[in-house]
Amino acid sequence: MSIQSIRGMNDILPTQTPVWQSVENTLRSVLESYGYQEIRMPLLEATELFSRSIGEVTDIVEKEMFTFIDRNGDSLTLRPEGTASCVRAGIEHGLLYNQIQRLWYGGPMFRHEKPQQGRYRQFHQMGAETYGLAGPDIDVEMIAMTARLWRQLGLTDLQLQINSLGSTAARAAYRDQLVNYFSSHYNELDEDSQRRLQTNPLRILDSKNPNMQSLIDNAPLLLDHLDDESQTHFATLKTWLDELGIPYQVNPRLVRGLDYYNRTVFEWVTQQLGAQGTVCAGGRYDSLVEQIGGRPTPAMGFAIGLERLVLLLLHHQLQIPDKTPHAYLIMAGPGTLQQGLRLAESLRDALPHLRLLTHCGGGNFKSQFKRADKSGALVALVLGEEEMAQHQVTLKYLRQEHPQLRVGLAEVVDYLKPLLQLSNE
RNA sequence: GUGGGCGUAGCUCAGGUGGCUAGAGCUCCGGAUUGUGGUUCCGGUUGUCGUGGGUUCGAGUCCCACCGUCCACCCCA
Repeated sequence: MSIQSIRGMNDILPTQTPVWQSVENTLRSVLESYGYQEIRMPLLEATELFSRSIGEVTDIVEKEMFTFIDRNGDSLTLRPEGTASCVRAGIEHGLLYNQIQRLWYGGPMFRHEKPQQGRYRQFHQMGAETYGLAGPDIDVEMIAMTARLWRQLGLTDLQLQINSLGSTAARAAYRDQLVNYFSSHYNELDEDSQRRLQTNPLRILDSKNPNMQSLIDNAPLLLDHLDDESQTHFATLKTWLDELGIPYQVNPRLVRGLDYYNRTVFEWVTQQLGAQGTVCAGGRYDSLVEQIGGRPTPAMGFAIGLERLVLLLLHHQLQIPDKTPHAYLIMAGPGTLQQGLRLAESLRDALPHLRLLTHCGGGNFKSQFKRADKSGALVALVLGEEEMAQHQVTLKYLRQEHPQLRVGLAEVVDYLKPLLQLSNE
């Protein structure tokens, strides 16, 4: 067996890259249309950054990070998510103090999980983070922005779920109540939930075990224990979502896995990706900046799982941009190669958007035409000895009923121009 | 980390209960057609049968272990 890629780390092959490029371009243009600026962070950070921000006892930190000791003896970790790095960079470069920032980033993230549909060890996210804004207005903006993303991409079957976790203090108080409640029913908890009681009690509410449902239904509700300010914040958010005509579902069981969230949390989910239905998720994290060593700064953000988005788009067989070549240059006979390469370069000068493949590797006309056809090109440009003697090129249309014709070298451009408009960019 | 399905040619897959040099379609290459692809016809190339061990006169087939992959649990984007 020859060397293979690392488990859960996939190559994205040429047949797939057009979808990825299309998704990335769409996301970028929407983010820019809301005035968000790109920030790029390293893939590698001090391990402590993640253990302090994501939470010591979360699964991510406890067993899913790619962590190693470098040559200096420092513990480094491949980023399992983007928010912590973004906050670190913001603090480090003075981007956050007394300022308002709207940022976005993209790139690979790493988690040592067992791969399955929509979940990989190296996966890609695009995310946005905002700083210095505490009100529900920015929450609405970010949710509306994600709604626009799906519209741009042509996705119609994503559902928005929202919830409020309340203030950090209210959340902690609720957590205590929940622990008390479930502890008094300890024997009715399944094995997973008994463990969650120690690690993340809010997660018990999310259990998929049907035997747990009645117990969960009777548990105290997070929304009943919100502090007044969070309640108002959440109510306003809902009103404004209504006004923008963005449908949502309040899901009182929605808790995000990472410790730093408070108040607004949201998820966009689909039924079409099997078990990994969350395509986009985020929320407020008003205390994280301070926790990592900055001045108290309200913050809100979300991340999108690109693999899941791409899977969804493939599911829907949405139109993706065509990258097949417009023309394929066939050259045969003494001296035609030099002449042909010159012609190809001049055509690329004249038509910057032209996708022109020049034949390499020799061969007779027949084999060259075969390659031309296989490339998907719309026309074959033929430069043989006869053409060369008359300073001409033969144009043969490979995809449409159209007789082939001979044109002068200088006129080729005029015949190629219409082809550029014909193919969808 | 736990559980289940699956590993045969570049791709998609056949190969009852063990039995000769392991097959098909597609792809690829060449020819029919020495300056014309895509259709048709003819011919050709392609394999440590995931890896290692075991049972057997004999293993692609049975047993064990490992690896990979897919799906689910857990968790999460």
